[in-house]
Parts: sequence; structure tokens; C-alpha cells
Amino acid sequence: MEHLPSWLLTQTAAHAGRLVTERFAEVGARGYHYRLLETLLGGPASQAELGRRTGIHLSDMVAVLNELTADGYVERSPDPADKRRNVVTITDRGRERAAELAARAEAIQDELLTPLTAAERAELVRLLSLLRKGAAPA
Amino acid sequence: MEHLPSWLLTQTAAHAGRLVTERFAEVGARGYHYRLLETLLGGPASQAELGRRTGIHLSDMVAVLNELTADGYVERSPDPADKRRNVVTITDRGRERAAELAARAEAIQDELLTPLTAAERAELVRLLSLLRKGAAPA
DNA sequence: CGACTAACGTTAGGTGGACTAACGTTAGTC
DNA sequence: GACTAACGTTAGTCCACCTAACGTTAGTCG
Repeated sequence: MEHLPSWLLTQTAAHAGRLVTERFAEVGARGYHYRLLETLLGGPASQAELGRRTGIHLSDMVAVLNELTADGYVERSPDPADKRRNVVTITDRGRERAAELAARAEAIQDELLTPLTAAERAELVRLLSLLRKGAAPA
Repeated sequence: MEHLPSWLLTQTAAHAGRLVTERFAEVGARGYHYRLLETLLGGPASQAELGRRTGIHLSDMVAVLNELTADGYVERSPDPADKRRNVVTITDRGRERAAELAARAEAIQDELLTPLTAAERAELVRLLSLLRKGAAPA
């Protein structure tokens, strides 16, 4: 069983997930928060668009945006051009939060990848990216 | 964010997890079932020992063994040498089930790793194994 | 031999990520 | 105006993973 790539993937991802959960929990955040704030640094977007970019399901998006809005990290406003949509915008406070979480995310990578050399890290990223492409319509 | 190894890991693991869930659900199984049956092929063991070998938490172990026992794949009996313990044994029916799930697991690897060459697959396994060792006391 | 600690197994519950289904409003097309 | 699709929301499920508390049993120690 330990020879199975899917097993190795899910076990190492569980380890990565624990690191992410622990380090973000130290500042009252979760993985979804980081994912959304990072995406919004690229500019305002609708909830549906954010869902497409981040992989967060629309039903979960509502809850996460509620949390980020309550904490003042993002703002939601109706799109005057299309009343079906909200436009979600990051706030200054949200930019700071994104920077804080990004720093934590980088530290997590270092911790996670400690057993690997720099060349091995690059190769791992390359191989995982190939697998990601193979799973595109996720 | 897409450059982060932890992100790539969790996204590819989610993809692997979906494949595992879908393929096993086709025959009414889950990942924990396969993990336990595979481990029991190595001989009878206590629940605590099974927990240590598989990484399945003891509280989840109870539920999974209940399911496998109900379906006739394993048997539980008290250990005469130590009444605190149960001894869990795979049945003939369980061996067949393990073989069926192992075949599915191999097919999942092929599907998951389609974008990679044989050399790349070996390298991915090597790199992930290194990361697993780095997270040993999980 | 009783007190204490640890192992074992069970029950009950929680978390986070991921997902489904149904609904009401809005926009675009025919 | 009817129809279809997009958008956002609500309510829920599933799975892997995890914590806490409890009762029974076994081993150690004074």
C-alpha cells in the first residue's frame, strides 16, 4: 500500500494540510481564507469567478466571504451592470492579512519540504503541475 | 498560489482522493476499507496495532471494523492472552475483497499518473517517500 | 495486596475541505 | 412572454482526520 502513489499523495497532503491548518489557526485563519485573499490581490471579481479561480465551491464561497467580510478583509457590493452578481473587493486591511498569510504559507513550504534539496523541490513542483494539468476539469 | 508545493500537493491529492472515492464507491467500498484489508493480509492484529500501521484513528477503526465485520470480510475475537484486546482476522471473503480493491487501486494509479512517464512516476514516488519520512510521527 | 498508571476499545462529538440539491432573482435569447 | 442559464444563497451530506471521556484490563510499585 505504501508503494501506491495515490496513498503517498494523500498522506503527504494530509501532513501538508495539518501544517496549513495549524499555522493559519495561530492567527485565526483557514486555508480557504488565504486562497481567496490571494486571488483577490489580482483585482475585484464576482463570487462565481472567484469560485472558478480558486476551486472553492459556490456554496462554501458564501460562508468564507461572510467570514472575511465580518472581519473587514473584503467588501461585497452589487454589480450595477448585472444585478445577479456581487463584486468582491479586497480592503487595505485584507491586503495586510493576505501578506501575513502569504508569509506563513512560504514558511510552511520550507517546513514541509525540509527533506528535499532545492533541485528535488523544483522537480516535485514540476511533476505535481503535470498531474494538475491532467486533472484540469476539477 | 499555484506555485506553492502545499497547494499543488493538496489539489493533486484531492484529485487522487476523488478517483479513489469514485472507483471504490462503485463496489461499495471506501479508502479505509482497502487500507485495513490490505494490512490484514499480513496476518491478524489487534485494533490498536492496526491503528498504528494504517494511521486510522482508533475511534474511526471501530466504525470501519464494524462495517467490514458486518459484510463478512473480517472477524473480531477477544485475545485470550490479553482481555483488553481484540484480534482481528481477515476472512476468505475478505481476501477476495482485498484482491478486488487492490486491482482497483492499481488502475487508479494508472489513471492518476497518465501525464507522467515511467521514470517520472518513479521519481515522484521517491520524492513523496522522502516527504513521508520527514513527517514520520504523524 | 491495594494504589496507580498505561493499554485497549468504545462512544460521542468536532473540524475542514469538498460536494449535492433546491430555491429565488436576474439577464439574455427566441 | 416563455424559456434557459447565470448568480448567489440555504441546507445538507460525505469523508478523512481528529479530540475527549469513559470503563475494563494488565503491569508495576511500595
